[in-house]
Amino acid sequence: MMSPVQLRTELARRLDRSIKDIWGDSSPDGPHAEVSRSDNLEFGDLSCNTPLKLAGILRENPRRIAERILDDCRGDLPGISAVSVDGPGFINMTLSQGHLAEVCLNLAVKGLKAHLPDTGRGRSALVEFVSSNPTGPLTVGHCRQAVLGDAISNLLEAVGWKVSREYYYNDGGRQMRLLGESLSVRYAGGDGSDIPEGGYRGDYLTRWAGELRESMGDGLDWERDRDSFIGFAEEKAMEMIREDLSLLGIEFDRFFSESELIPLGVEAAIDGLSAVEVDGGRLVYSDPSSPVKLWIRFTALGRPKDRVIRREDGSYTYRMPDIAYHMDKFRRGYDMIVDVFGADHLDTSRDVVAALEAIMGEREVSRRLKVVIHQFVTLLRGGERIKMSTRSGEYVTLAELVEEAGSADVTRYLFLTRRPDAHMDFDLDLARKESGENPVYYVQYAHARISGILRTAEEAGIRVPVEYTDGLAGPLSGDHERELMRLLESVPVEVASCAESMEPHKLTELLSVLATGFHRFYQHVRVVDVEDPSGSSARLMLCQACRQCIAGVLSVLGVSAPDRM
RNA sequence: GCGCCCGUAGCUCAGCUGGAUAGAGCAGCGGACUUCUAAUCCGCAGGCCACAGGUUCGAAUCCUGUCGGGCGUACCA
Repeated sequence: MMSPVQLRTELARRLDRSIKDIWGDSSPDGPHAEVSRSDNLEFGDLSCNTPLKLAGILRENPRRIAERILDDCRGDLPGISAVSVDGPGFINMTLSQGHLAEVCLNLAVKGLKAHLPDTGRGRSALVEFVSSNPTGPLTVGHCRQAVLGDAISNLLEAVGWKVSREYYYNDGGRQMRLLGESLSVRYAGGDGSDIPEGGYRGDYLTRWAGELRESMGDGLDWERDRDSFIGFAEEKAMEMIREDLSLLGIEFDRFFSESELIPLGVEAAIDGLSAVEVDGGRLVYSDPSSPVKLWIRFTALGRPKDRVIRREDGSYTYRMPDIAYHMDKFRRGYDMIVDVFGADHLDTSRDVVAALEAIMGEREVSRRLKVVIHQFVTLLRGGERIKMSTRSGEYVTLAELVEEAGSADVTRYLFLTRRPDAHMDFDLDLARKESGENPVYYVQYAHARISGILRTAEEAGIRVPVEYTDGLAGPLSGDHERELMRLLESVPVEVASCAESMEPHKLTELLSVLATGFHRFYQHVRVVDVEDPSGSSARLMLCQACRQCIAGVLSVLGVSAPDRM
């Protein structure tokens, strides 16, 4: 049978065919039919507004257009038991009881993933996220990005992409030097006043200093042993970052450092850029003060400013390795490359994209590279905004956040209830005390409730049917049963659409609708009834289908689905 | 100054590739447990969708401007 996604595609195709049959080529550029969910039950389950869109082009009454389309294909619409023309010219369709029951049975037996389209077709995707430099623990801002990047990865996997999660970090440069020097101050027993301008003041440095003394003695000196301090700090920081990520259940396939990258391809990338000519001039030019110092003429690429990419001393500014890293990702052949960045990286990202386009062409870059930018998180504690800065040591860490929120489940879920480009206030006190009324518990509770019903049914010897039979639809003809079936039938479509647009926050919305749908059903319909085994079995199938949907979507979000609460 | 993002119910936010009466959670008020988990459900109340223009048969959704908030505007990352 057709999956819900396939059904909609097929319905749109039939409607399109009728449009073509009737008007032929008189509207060659006319819109393609689209079938979408009716948001009101009185308009059926599925709806098509194409007649309204055609009205202007064909200069004909939209209702009349809708009627002519229906006259042509009525009776030839799979899975549909009734059609009508309503309002200004919508075509509304009602899914047949049999189709709904069959989809639910399949959901119950095979699970949600079996109903998602294989849009990835095994192609490879690289998702880069977090990419925080190893200068301290991960904080709240990274937390949003970690959760978002991981959920996007899961979503892509759910529709058939082969995903690699990658973490890129800069382990060279001024920041790492400052970190090493800050460590050396603590190591030498100095108080905060000796920490250099712009250095790091977090408590963790004092802790590392102790560990460094234990393993290396106290004979190290900053001027002489810079690499030891910096190397030790980097190692410790990455260790801490991995631990923080594991608190959220996030694992990367690869941690890729700038120092690995530089010998691989930065000079080659510069050569590539140097070969590009724009507006009759070179894209890369050297500074009058030194042939080593290089600029990229970003202004010729529509960007606001030219930028230095290599300094007089031969070292690179941060944009250059970023460009080279992206060229490396393209070179590795991924079919899709996803960057998840915070808003503070937007400008850099635009420059990187512009440089890539200059080398590979706009089409290639826009086809393969997707950039997801998320806005910042403001943390509220006791009604106060918490100012955060890694360097000053004033911040709330990811670990503290998970601890205060109560669990990784709550943390992940709450971060995914906002769309990435919306600013987010995260109220710690609320997250903590809300526990009983938290949206995540609401959803998990629905899952636990269903699990309870399944246990009760098992004791009563009632099972979920394994195959579809015509008898299944009958007991499910009540309004509450149908309402739930209609909702479940739409879940694969919604998840597929979230994957297409890479918007995991819509899944939390879907889950909340799903949980409400189930709770309402539960309130009104008794599932297990020993007097009515066949009806019980049919209703049990609905519960199991619902459980599969909730668990399936939760797993995409990386949130657990408990059987008891 | 310039660029990008946001401004929807008391609070936190969905909805934004234009469509049929603007949604949810929390907070408020009123109801529902001898029955598979009341961490639930049902009802009431709450909105010039920041403001002003424009495009359209139709705008929370698209365009322009204004105001308010965030981020960026480093040879830091």
